[in-house]
Amino acid sequence: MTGDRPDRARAGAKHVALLAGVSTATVSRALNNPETVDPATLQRVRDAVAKLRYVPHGVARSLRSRRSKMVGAIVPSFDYALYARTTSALQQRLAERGYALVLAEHHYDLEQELQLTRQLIEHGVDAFVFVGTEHDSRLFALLDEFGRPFVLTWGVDAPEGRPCVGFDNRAAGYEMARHLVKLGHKRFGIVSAPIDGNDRGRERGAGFRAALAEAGLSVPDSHVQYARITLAAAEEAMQRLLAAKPRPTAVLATNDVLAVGAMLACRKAGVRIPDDISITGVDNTDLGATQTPGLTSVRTPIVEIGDAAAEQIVARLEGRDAPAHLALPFEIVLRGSTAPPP
Amino acid sequence: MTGDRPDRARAGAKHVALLAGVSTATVSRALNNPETVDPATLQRVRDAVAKLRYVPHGVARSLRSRRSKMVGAIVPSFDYALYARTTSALQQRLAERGYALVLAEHHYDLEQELQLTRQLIEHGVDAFVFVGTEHDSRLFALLDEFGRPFVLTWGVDAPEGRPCVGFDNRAAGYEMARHLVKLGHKRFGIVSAPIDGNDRGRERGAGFRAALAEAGLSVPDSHVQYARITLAAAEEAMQRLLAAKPRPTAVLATNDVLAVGAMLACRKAGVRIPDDISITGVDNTDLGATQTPGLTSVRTPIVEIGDAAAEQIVARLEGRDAPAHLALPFEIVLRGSTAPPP
DNA sequence: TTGTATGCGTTATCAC
DNA sequence: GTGATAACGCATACAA
Repeated sequence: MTGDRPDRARAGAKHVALLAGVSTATVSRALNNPETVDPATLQRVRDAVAKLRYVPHGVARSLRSRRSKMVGAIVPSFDYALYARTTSALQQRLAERGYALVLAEHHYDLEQELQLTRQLIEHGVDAFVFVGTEHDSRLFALLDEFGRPFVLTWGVDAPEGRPCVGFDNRAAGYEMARHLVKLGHKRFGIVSAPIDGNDRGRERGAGFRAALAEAGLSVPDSHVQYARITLAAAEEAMQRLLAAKPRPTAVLATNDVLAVGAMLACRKAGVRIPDDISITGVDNTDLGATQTPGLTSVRTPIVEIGDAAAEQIVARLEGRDAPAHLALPFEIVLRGSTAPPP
Repeated sequence: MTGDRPDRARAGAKHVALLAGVSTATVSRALNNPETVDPATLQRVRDAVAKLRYVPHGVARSLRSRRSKMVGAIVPSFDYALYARTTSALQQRLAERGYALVLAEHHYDLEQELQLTRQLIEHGVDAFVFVGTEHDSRLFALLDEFGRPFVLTWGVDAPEGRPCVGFDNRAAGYEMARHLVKLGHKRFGIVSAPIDGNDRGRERGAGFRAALAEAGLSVPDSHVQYARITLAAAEEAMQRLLAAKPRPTAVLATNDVLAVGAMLACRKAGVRIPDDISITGVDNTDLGATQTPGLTSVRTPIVEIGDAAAEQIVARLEGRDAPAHLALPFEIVLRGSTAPPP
């Protein structure tokens, strides 16, 4: 009999239906709209499901219902733990709601980001979470063509009013500059992540300079050094700043990894922190907090971004309306790496 | 006409076939087995694909071909950057081969691990990568029932000869103990991650004790403190060790986060490292390496595990045979946190 | 080499 | 409240 289930073959709705004495349509309803089926029938179906250890074939469901309950997250990198923690929060919130997270990294290559997005669309993901507000215009065209909702994270005020969840990176840089100016610093340096394809770093640096400009100060180009987001690269960049003359008395790094790399360079060069030079980071990671001295940094809403992104994207997938723009708070965390200039 | 493509509807193989003047079967072949189709037809199909910006419907393909080209990775947590970096490597290697990575975290709850696995099977993933060699027996039953290949990572010698990629955690603990014994230490402490559901930490601790036993030494139960893998919890655990008498002169932490937490406790208590006490970690993270003094640790094959897991799982999915057991090397990295006892 | 026809397992649309 | 049936978009056996 075709309805028979040979051992070792996966049980299907058909087998459940047979065992419960109903049709596959009722099995489907029992699983997806339990309230529309008679309690007694419902129980029979559930018993059959349990007995056969039936697991619905999500792929077939996706084909028919045109939704896969998978969300794609495309992030720059996990080498720096930051995006990993946001993704972690995102994944947990999604799993709670029955969604799976499909993950990809583009390593700061926006062309690759486009390709990965295409690949995930092909795999059937329903919606996307990206990092940053700026992307290849073809990315948005692609998302539009395939009708995939998305959220941009780690920034606010995305171009064209696109949905986003994050905080004001510019304001973070601005506040940090205010702190250093108040301490009395006059000569500044910046260790920045590469800024193409990285609006976070760019905004942080821009806010920093804006605050200095308001105070009648500035950062000469020679005092802005770029480094990939690794300790080694940051260390080299800081060596260049230490060699500059006049040497800056305060250095803003656009994130904690760069800041700690800068601290390493100072240690090796015998430059004392904060006596000779102040250093600041952004993101308030354990890496920075546990240094000697502790790194003054900006506490960014790492986990909250993931939570909120999940909340928003699921709401939109399920037809509920949700605020499409969320600006979360940040705050400066003062530690021993900043002090008045020598 | 039904063959028509109304604007804004996704192009299907049908539309490509129409435009190229072939059947959908040929479109399928052109995409999946180009060598079996006439070069001229192939070109026409490719042109049509490009013109319509056709993206195959992976979900339909999965239903028909019974493989989704998705691999699930179920890891304990991303809070500690370690598994994030392995997962990163895994994802890159998978993406290169056209596979997508579906990610979930179980937060050291093996029951949850089972549920998540079931959820991902329902979503259609073809194969799995897990962390650790020990899991709920129902997990293996589930994988077997649904015929899903898997690889266990971060350990070797998995029970029942199950496929695994990792290194010998016990040997890592053993070598670290040898280092401390050679330095002349006699009184030891352990700050360990909770060991249920965590074979890595357990093996490391066991190897450590085994080496001590060979030297006629031991660790009293009072000198073994457990802590969740956070700086704060480790700090508290270390405070308990510092209060013990006689106080240990050397402490092994089963990973770098715990070790750094222990260092924080020492700093606050005014206990000097390494003069008063030696501390060691495992994993050789930046967090440990950048402390003052630097943390002596074990360089574990973080990235290599991800690379090899991808390699093995894809090979098996594609019917090639691959070595199912891989033991990667590790090495002790000496830094300033270890010295002879006072 | 190419086309025709069927079915993958589920959900949606109808009747009943 | 429930059942029969037709898709969903593609890959594949088989025929040509």
